[in-house]
Amino acid sequence: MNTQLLTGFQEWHPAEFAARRRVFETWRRVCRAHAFVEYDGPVLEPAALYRKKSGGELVGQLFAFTDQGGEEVALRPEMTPTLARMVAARQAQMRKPLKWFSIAPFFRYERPQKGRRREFTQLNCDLFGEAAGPIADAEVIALAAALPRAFGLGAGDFTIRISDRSLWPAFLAARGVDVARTDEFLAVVDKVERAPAVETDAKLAALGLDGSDVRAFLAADPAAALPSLGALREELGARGLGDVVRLDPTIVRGLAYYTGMVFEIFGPTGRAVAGGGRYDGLVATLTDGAANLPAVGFAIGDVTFADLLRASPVASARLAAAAREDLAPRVYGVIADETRRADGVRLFAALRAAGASVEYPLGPMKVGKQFGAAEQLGARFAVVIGGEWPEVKVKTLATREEQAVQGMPEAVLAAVSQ
RNA sequence: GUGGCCGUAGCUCAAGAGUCAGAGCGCUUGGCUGUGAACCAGGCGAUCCAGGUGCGAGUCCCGGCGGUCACCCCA
Repeated sequence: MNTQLLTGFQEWHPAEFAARRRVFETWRRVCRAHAFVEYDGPVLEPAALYRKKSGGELVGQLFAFTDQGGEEVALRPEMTPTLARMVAARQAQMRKPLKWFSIAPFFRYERPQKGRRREFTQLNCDLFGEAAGPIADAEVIALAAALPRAFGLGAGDFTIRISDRSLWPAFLAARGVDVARTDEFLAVVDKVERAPAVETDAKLAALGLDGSDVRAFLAADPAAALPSLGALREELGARGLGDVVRLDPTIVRGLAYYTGMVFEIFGPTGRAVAGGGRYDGLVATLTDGAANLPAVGFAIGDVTFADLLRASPVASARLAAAAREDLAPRVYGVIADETRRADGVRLFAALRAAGASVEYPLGPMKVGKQFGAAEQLGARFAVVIGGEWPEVKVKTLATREEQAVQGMPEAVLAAVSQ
């Protein structure tokens, strides 16, 4: 019987968990700063919720099973259908725009690789009820940009590339390409930076297009072809994001439901970390017309975001330091005299009740070992309980400075609060 | 779904087909009965699983499982 960790799943030991929690808390803080509010939904949903939108490969990647009641259920592979249902149910009563976010686990049965596991956590941010326009779109992109920035990343560490779903259909229509072949064409554009030029040209020729014509369009300012992109660029510039955003028509996003602006965040290696865009028709589709709300949003995954942070030595060092601090107790109680243990434990309990993180040995231990333990755990202070009781020593471990303090909770708390 | 590379201790690695599979880090006990480092001595701990070839397999072959990377795809 196999009892090993399942493929694509991960365990989070305390040191790793501390860093991960730090990331999520920062995401949460940034979202709140942008006045987004948090929600969540069920991890398990009717499988039909996901079959509705798309079939084929995506359904094959569902973690799905029949439950004891005969219900076909699936672990959620994405948030959007759940979110659309939630929003549709109460949108009539809610003030628009809705700005919602969630940090939640998702499951997809895929082959794991860099930046991809079978269980992963995503931050989903969506804005509902504001028609397409540069301000709402910029608001969402600004939030996306603020996330890496909150970890000290800036221009050079990441870029946000922006395009619009309507850019290419106009281009194709002007050249007499069959509308039905739009997706085929977009797949070529999506790979234009990675694929060899001859390959690209051959595929374009099959569509009746000239490679140099397409390249010229890519090189030109997209705002000339689509003024709304120029307006969006100005909005983003006004938010101080001019150095991290760039208009780029090669951003097409594979998803059919995007209706306007689309964007992706890229790390320094050219890997997409997150993506999103405007999807004005999706709520109506998913709710069978029960609600019809314009929407713009994005999702960012924990795995890819961690890779992005790792690419920056400064950011990853800072995160590691913060995680270490989260892990360490503030105070290590050194019990130098076992006959005073009861007094010490009472004092430590009072410190804990006041919110201080306090560790102490659970049995007799040599004083030297206790200081070693305090050091190793990363405690900031040692409080030494010994024969001088009710006087105790409070030692700042980093500087090795020691002061005598009365062993009252208030006095000790004051000494360890600096 | 397809393919490359890789599975030895908790981690990083060593061991030409040949004795009893080693080291560093780690954890632990003591040296050290009221002050942390370093040091010293001891202890803990491994060949992913199952077949095959060989006198002999960690090493070669086959299958499985697992990891990783890329392709495909990416809600």
